[in-house]
Formats: sequence, structure tokens, C-alpha cells
Amino acid sequence: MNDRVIMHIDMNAFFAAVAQQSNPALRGKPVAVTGSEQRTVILTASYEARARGVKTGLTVGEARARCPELILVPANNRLYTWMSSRIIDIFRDYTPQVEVFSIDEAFLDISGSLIMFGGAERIACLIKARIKARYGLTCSVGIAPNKLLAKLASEMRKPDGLTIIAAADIPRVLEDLPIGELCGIGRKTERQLHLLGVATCGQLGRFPPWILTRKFGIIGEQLQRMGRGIDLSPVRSPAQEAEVKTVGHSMTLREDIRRRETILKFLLQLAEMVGRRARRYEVRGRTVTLTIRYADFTTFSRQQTLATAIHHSDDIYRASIRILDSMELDQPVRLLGVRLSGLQRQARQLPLFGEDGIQQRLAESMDRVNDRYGEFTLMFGSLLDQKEKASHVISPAWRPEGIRNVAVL
DNA sequence: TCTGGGGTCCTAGGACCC
DNA sequence: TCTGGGGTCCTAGGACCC
Repeated sequence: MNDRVIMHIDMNAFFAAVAQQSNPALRGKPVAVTGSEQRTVILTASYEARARGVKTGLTVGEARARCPELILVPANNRLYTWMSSRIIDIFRDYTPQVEVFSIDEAFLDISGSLIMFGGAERIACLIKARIKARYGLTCSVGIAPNKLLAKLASEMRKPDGLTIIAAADIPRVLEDLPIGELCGIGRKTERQLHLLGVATCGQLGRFPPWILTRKFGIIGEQLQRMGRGIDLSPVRSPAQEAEVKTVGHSMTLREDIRRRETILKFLLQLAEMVGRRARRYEVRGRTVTLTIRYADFTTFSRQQTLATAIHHSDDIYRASIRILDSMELDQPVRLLGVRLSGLQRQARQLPLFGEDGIQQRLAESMDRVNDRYGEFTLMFGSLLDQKEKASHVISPAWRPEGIRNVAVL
């Protein structure tokens, strides 16, 4: 663990940059990538758009208000996933220790590759040059003794940056750094720490740990270590990565709905999306969670744990209905979500006879068709008149299929 | 200007068993 | 007979990340 050299690579404005590369007419222009057409937010903005105040999370209306000439581009998930995989392939040429942190971020442990490639900085330059030459994309690279600091370093120069934090520089870099800059300290924790009089990493690192523990529980001591720039967590390659623990989908509806029949249609659709993914991963889960967001944005969830683990869409659907029927909705519904947890790996069962066998063979046949011809090619009859298609929004946290440590295909 | 979607981890309280 | 304590499972919510 001593003397590790960790690299964090962050693709700059990934979705927007990919859009600009695949369509030269967009280059040099303010571009923003959005999810579905309605009731969506900005997922990523090009640097030209950022210069005009457009940033992730803005509504389309607000983004347009700030930048009237903004070009909106719908997300192209397949393209991002494909591009992400190609870039990860490049990383793997320099070390097998690659941890895919999100679709546009990765950690590399290059401790064992330094001699072969002539040092950390040279590896960074090689990677940057190859991505730029091959795909026209830039990235920001941070190099440091651990993941926490490598990520901090990559944030320091954007776009197209390269920042190295050497062990000797750590105290100087952290002393006056605002705590919110650290990955893991969000808005709420930052505010709580401010109330304790802690504003910089230097102060955090010197703060009495027992007070942090009293206030933050188990993460208290970790917060103090973070203030000192200590992070022992390893770079986990896909084989070392923890298995998925939950599978879920949610969707903001085009308009708020009230009618039970309408809610049920969306639940069936969500259950099918969840079930299909669970079956593809070859996992089953015992707990089904239904999430509801009202028009006023009040969000809550109810869950039910079953006696046996399930992965068939209609089992998930039926469980969701039971949960729905156990609650009283007193407002129109804006968002619906279905999640399967308590996942356990389950080897494919032998073909069964009777109703279970029919259900399983039906699901397998439908999955095969949908795998080949696209999502929702085959669907339960009650979905046929469904106007709303799944949004297929890919989030920055999406992992390219197959990267996760689950059996795919 | 009406606010996306996919996850992980932690907490706190209650049920239940020994 | 009114009262202990530990362990495990379940539920709901919240913080955080991209």
C-alpha cells in the first residue's frame, strides 16, 4: 500500500464533447445534452455553454434563459457507452488495475507500470494523446498517492489538465482547501462542519476526532483522515468490484397522474425493465421497493420483503401492486420507481414444467427477442397502448454494460 | 426557471428470538 | 411478573456520488 501512484482520469464534458465530435457542426458552439424531451434537466454542457452559465442540473428553460443560442442535443446512450468502453481499453494498455468510477471517470493504479512506461507523467501524456488523436476528446488527469487526492488533482485543471500532487505537497495543498472540494463531503456535511467552525481541510485534519464521531457516527474518523489526505482504499478492477446490490428504475412522467390504471401501466413497464436487467445479471431479489414522488416533490418509498427471491417481471409487478394498494395517495404522482434489492446470485434453473416453467420459458423467449431487436419489441399486451416510452436516460453514473462485476449475456 | 436517473452506504427504530 | 441484553431482520429515510 505504501508509495502507490494513483491516477484519476475525468473526461471533460463527456456527453457534450462526444456530441460535438460526432457532429462537426456542433464544434465550438454552446451545446447541452438533455435526457428525455420533457421535464428534464441539463446532463452535460459543453465548455462554450458553461462559459454562458449553463451547467448540469439546470432546467431546459433556465438554460435557454441564460444562453438563448444554446443547442440542445438528446442523450445518445449507445454512443456514450461504446466510447467509454474504447477509452477504458486504452487505460488497460497501461495497467490492469482500472476502476471504472462512472461512464466518464476511472481510477488507475499505475504503481507497477512506472518503469515500463517511463513514469506517471509520461503515462498520463500517452493516454491523453491517444484519446485526443483517436476520438478528439480531452480529459483531465490527476496523479497522487491515493484515490482521494488523485480525484482532487484531476478537478484542479479543466479542461485538458494534468495535475500532480506529490506526497511532500499534501499538507500545503490541503491547508486552505475548502472541505467541500473533497469527494465525499457534500452540501449537508459541509454545512454541519461549518457549524463546528471547520471550513478547510487543514482545520478538519486537526479537529478532535471524537467530536466528529459524535456528530457523524462511523464516518467521523474517516472525515478526519480525509482532511489529512489519507485514503487507503484500493483501486478495484472489475474482478475485485463488489457485486451489484440493487437493480432499479424510475421515471418522471410526462404529466402528473392520479388514476390507478395509469399508475399500473407504468409499474408494469418499470417491473419489466427491472426484471429484464435482473435476469440478464442472473440475480434474484427478495425485496421490492416502490418509490413515489408527488407533484409537490414530496418523495417517499415503501418496501416489501418476500419469502422467496424473484426476478420475473410479473412477480415484481405483482409485488409493486401490493405495495401500491397498501398506501393512500393523496396527491397526483410525478415520479414512479421500482427497485429490487436483497439480490442473490442464482444459477439458471433447469427448465421447469407446469406454470413456473411456462413463465420462465416465456420470459427467456421475450428477453431473447428484446436483446436482439431492442427494448420493448415484445411486451405485455397492456403496454401496447402506452404512449410513454422508457426514457433510456443514461446518467453520468451509468456503467458500460459488462464493466460491472455481474454475469452479462 | 418548476426541479433526471442510476447507484452505495449509513442510521434509527421496531419486531422477534433466545 | 413488569423486567435484561444481544443478535438479526426489516423498514424508511437521508447523504453522497456521477
